[in-house]
Formats: sequence, structure tokens, C-alpha cells
Amino acid sequence: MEDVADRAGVSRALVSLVMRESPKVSNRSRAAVLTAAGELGYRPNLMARNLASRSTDMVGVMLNDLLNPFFAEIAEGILDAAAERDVRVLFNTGSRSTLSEQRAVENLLELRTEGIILVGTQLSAGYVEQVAGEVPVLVVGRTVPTAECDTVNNDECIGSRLAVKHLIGLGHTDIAHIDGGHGAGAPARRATYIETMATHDLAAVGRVFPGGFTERSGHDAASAMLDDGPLPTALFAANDLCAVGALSRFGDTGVDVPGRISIVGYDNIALAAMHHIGLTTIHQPRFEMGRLALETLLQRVDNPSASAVHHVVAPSIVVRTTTAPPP
Amino acid sequence: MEDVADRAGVSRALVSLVMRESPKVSNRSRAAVLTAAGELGYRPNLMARNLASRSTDMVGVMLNDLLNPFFAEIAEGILDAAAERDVRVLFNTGSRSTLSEQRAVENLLELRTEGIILVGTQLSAGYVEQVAGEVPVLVVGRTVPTAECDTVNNDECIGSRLAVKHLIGLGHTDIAHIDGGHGAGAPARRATYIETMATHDLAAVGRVFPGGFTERSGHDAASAMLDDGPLPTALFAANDLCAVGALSRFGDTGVDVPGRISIVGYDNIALAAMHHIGLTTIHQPRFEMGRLALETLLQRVDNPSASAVHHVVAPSIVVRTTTAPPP
DNA sequence: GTGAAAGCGCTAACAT
DNA sequence: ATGTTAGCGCTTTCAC
Repeated sequence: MEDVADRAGVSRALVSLVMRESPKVSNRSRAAVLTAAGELGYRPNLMARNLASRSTDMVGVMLNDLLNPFFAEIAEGILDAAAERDVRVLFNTGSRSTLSEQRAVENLLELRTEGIILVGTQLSAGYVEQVAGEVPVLVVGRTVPTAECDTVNNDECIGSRLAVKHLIGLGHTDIAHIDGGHGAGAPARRATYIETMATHDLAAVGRVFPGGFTERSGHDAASAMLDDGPLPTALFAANDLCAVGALSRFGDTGVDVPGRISIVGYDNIALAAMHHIGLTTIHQPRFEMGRLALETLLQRVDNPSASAVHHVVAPSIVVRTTTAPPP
Repeated sequence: MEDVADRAGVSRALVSLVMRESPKVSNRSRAAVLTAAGELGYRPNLMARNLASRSTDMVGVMLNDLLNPFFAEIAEGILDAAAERDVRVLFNTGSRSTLSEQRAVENLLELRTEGIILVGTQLSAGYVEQVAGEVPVLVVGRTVPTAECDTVNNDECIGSRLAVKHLIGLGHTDIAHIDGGHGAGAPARRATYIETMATHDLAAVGRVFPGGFTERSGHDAASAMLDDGPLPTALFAANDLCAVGALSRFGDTGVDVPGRISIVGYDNIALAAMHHIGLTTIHQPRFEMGRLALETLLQRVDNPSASAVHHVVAPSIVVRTTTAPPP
């Protein structure tokens, strides 16, 4: 920086002002500094700047898993909003191990990011709470019962109700559900399924099959369903992967979808949109959720003492080709 | 830090040594410092440490696109190797806009990461070269003709040959190819297809259909194929997405795969492994490529003056259910 | 093994 | 509009 100042014939402070795009610099000196910097290949050192200014304009984002496109779209939303607000985003991921997730968060903490967004992480509630004590934390895609942190989630109840009502509207009465196990949102989806069925005087009893959030679990649950006696005419699966698993199982067995059985998933992952698959599913506005997450976090950074805010966004249904009236 | 030192009854320098896990500290003082730090909730400031030590132990990773699982697995490999070598990894992504990709790289540069890994980015060769002038750069999933940087790639020729020979081995003689357009590796895949066909005295002429790296392009190319006269008995698609697009087009038309036509893809994305799809494809050892990338970059960091090294890893074929002998 | 002193590259008052 | 003077929180000689 000193070299740049000398070359431009000004003081270091002035160079600093120019680099920070301060308006209180004459055009003449600005130009001089800029060309000097260019010639010298000068690049400001963020470490030094942040240390001196006691602020970083950086937020950290912990992604549970880079492999999951579901999280990735949220990340895109975060980035989009961050660009507008002129904050830098640093990503980190834990590769599905809780320990390395913690290390990644520690890293962000040591870098003194202004806040941290946790998307789909499996960190323990206790740990999240501890982190939230040090820096504003926002959790998306999961509710953290105890912690003092903001959250952004989709409304599982609205989504599940949308799914079940779509099937009922089509004329189905025998609608099964494949359970999502311990997956985030799974309990709410199951509960809403049962509740919605009851509201319409339909029996959900004996129609909940144990499953999970994977293709395999959907496949297995469909097998169980096939063995279990009369096949339902419709199926609401815990998520898209699970739905596709069931879809292949039925395909292999010659059970026509949607002719013999209709299927609805949840999440609207890219897979669901594939021509080959065309899964009717529930869409979460992930991009918007990412934007909302960043905006909310930034607000919290400005006002750390406000009480936690919990955003719940409404999902919508995307009707494709796996649902039709019952045979 | 001073507070910790006071509380532990030692000097600041000693606290520094303990935090850096230096061996030259008595167990007694180490314990004292550690408990004091714990009680005070002290967390070292990376900014200050890096500034003072003039090193960061951080490498930056630019991902073209978080949404692409192909890149994500490489990232996992990078993380895995980084954990072993005790370096911190900072991710960034450009959301598919060249401008924001550049901004993300600048960010990493300003943070003074020791090196940068570019995975699948669309940065111009000129820009990459410029960055490589400032800090060690390693590019994976793309070759950068001019730049002075290391690369890690799979051998497109071996992979493509594997695909075509698999089909020939099955007895096919009329094998078409859907072109990958400008996608990374596409030209090599096409050229190798043509060459391998020639080697076996088979005609490739008129059998290359324009396509791309998307499902849609595969779908459209399959339509063109259907309109084009006699359907080939086998098809080597530019990548998996493209292959799946063709797969659905054929499925819709009642063309049996693999009964009437066999299909091979490239990349072995998760989609290909799905029960429903079972695509025969070429697998790139992505995780290993990620590991290799980090190792190579670190070597370059230690020895900046060595000449660029270009790693080429061998892909393998994964035979699933979309290939069979010709009808 | 421990402490004192001198920066790392920058920003932030405060002057001018 | 520009220069001066102190630090930011840490590491690093170098003595003890």
C-alpha cells in the first residue's frame, strides 16, 4: 500500500480511501492511485482490512452437503441477495460428518464472519445454540427448538395438505403414505397426511408405510405395499427420491402409474421434472428461501437483540404425469 | 488474548504458543491457558493470526455451480485430502455468471488463500492466466491451453473408447453419437468415437447427431434420429443427461431400450444409477480427482517455480441395463 | 519454558 | 480533499 501511495504521490490514507471507493477523494488523486495500483498489481489484503476495521462484511454459509441439489438452490438464493447487499459469502461444508461440520463452522467463526447460515446441517441443537451465542445464526430447512436463532422453512402442513387434497380432488379415497423416518419435515408431513385424511372422513389407518428420504426406501416401501394386500389407488411419498423409488418398483412389476396408482412426491428436485419421470410434487421456493435467509440474517446482524424470527414460506403443487383419477 | 493470559497468569506469547499447539509449552501452563480460554470463550482471530504470520493455511475452491453433482463429488475429494493435510478450505461459486465468478475469485485472492482450485469454471483463459500469476492455480475438469497452471482431468479418449468398444463387443455395428456441443470434453468424445469406429472399419459418417449436455438436447437428438431413417442399434451420448433425454424420447415412442437400441452415457451421475434408469455409462473417479487436485496444488504451493503438471486419470465403464446385443 | 518488543497491512479518528 | 497518528489481535524474533 505504501508503494502505491509513493508511486501516486499521495499518502497511504488516501490510497485506503480510494480502495474503499470513498466519495471524498478528488478525481485526480483517485485516478493516480488507481493507475499506480494497477501498475504495481496491488490487491488490498482483506485480513488486514478486516482486522483494522473490526468488521468483515462476510457471512458464512454451512451447507450440509454439496451433493444435494436441494440445498444448492438455496445457496443460489443466498448469493443473489448477498450480491445486492454487497456482502461476501464464504461457503463451507462438512461432508456429512458431524465432526467435520463443526470444524467447518469453527473455521467460519475464527474468520469472524458477521453471521452464519446453516442449511440442512445435522449439528446438534446444543452446538447450534452455542454458536448462536457468539454470532447471529440462521437455520434453514430445519427447526431448532431451543436455540435463539432465526429460521426459514417451508410450511410442511400446507405442502402436505396440497398433496393429499390433490389426490382427493382427483377422486381417490384409498391413499397411502410412505413415511420419511427421521428426515427433516417428515413427522409434520405424516401428521398432516393423517389429519387431512380424517378431515375428509377417509381412513389413514394401516396406510402409513415405513420409509425414508432415499430412493431405496421408496422402493422397499412399494414392495411392502405390493405384499400387503389391496394396493391403494394413490400414494403420497415423503419426498421425491422416495417417490421415484416407488415409481421404479411399480414400473418393474407392471403396475401402471398413474393408471393403476397415482404418486405425489415432495421437494420438486430436478429429477422430478425429467421428462422420463414427470413426478407430481410439492415445490418449495428454495431460491426465495435463500434470499429470505440472507436478508433476515443481515437484519439480525444489525439488531442482535431482537427476538428470533421464524419465516415460514408457502410451498405449491406442481402437477405432472404421475397423478390421475383412480381406475 | 490478553485477558486469557492474565487469567492464566502467563504472558500473551505463551497463550499464542498454546493456541498453535506448540510442543514447547509445559503441561501446567498449557492446561492453565486452555481452561482460561474455555472460561472466557476465547476464540483466536484468524485475521490477526494470518496477518501476523503471513500465511493462511487456506486454499480457495471455486465451484462453477453448486447445483451440479458432478462438481460436488470433486469437492468432497478436495475436502477429504484437505482434512489430512490440515489446511482450511473456502468454497465459493459464481452461479454460472462469468462476472460473479470473477468476483468470487477476487474475494479468495483478497483473503490471501495459498492457492486456488478452479473446478469446472467458465473463466476466460486470459483471466485464469492472470490469477495464476498471483497465486498457484489448479484447474480441474477443463484444460486451459495457455495458462501456467496445473490440471486434473479424466482421459476423454480412454472413456469414449471404452464406451464404443463396449457396444462393438456386444455385436453392434450401427452406432450413433450424440454430440456434446461446446461442453468440456465434448470434442474429444466425438473425435474418439469417430476414430474408434474407423479402427473397427465401421462407418461413423452421418451418425453424429448435434446435441448438448442437457436432457432436452438428448431428447431432441433422439427425435432427429427417429426422423432420420433407419434407427441405429446403439447410441453413445455426450453425457448422462443427454443419454437420459434420449432414453425418455425412445420410451415415449415405444422404442425398446436396450431391446431395439442400446444407450451409453458419460459421467455416471447419480441419476444413471437409479433403478428406474440403470444407464450404462463412463465413470470418472471424481473423488480421487478432488484429492489429487488438492495434493497437487499443495505441492505447487511449496514449489511455485516447478513447471505445470497435468494429471490425467483413467475413467472406467459401468455396465447397467441400457445396453445389450443388437436385435 | 517464558516474557518484551516490534511489527503484519490496513482503517479510523483527528487534524489540517 | 488530504495527511498524521494510533491501534486492530496476533506472531515472531530475541533475550532471559
